[in-house]
Amino acid sequence: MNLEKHEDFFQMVYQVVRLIPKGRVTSYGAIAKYLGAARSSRMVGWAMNASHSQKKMVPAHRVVNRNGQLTGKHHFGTPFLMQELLEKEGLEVVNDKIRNFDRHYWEPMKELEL
DNA sequence: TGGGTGACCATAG
DNA sequence: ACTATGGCCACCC
Repeated sequence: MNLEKHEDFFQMVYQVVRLIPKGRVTSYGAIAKYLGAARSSRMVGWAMNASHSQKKMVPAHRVVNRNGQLTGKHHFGTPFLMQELLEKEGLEVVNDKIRNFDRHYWEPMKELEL
């Protein structure tokens, strides 16, 4: 295995996540697809797991699963921190799920126009 | 070497 | 709406 590659992959993920506008959200799979199908969405989740230790801030709360569900909430400091951050940006979260997910969905493939 | 797991996803029924 | 399954790939026993 190649640690340097892992680190590069992590940084690419963080770079994309930082481009997500305030009040918008995207999914693990969308990021994986944007970075190349070679890496699965599980790898994005793996990268996000380490995102908290980054010096540069990573808006991890703007990444949810494909259904708009806050599957990563337990990896934040407190159980409802992720939800609070999203609500602070004007999103509505009901039952760990973002309301009108498709209206706030931000797809890197499309928005970054590559 | 191999099984279990995971901040996932697409598809099928 | 739900479960089941297979694919994914790195990690940890």
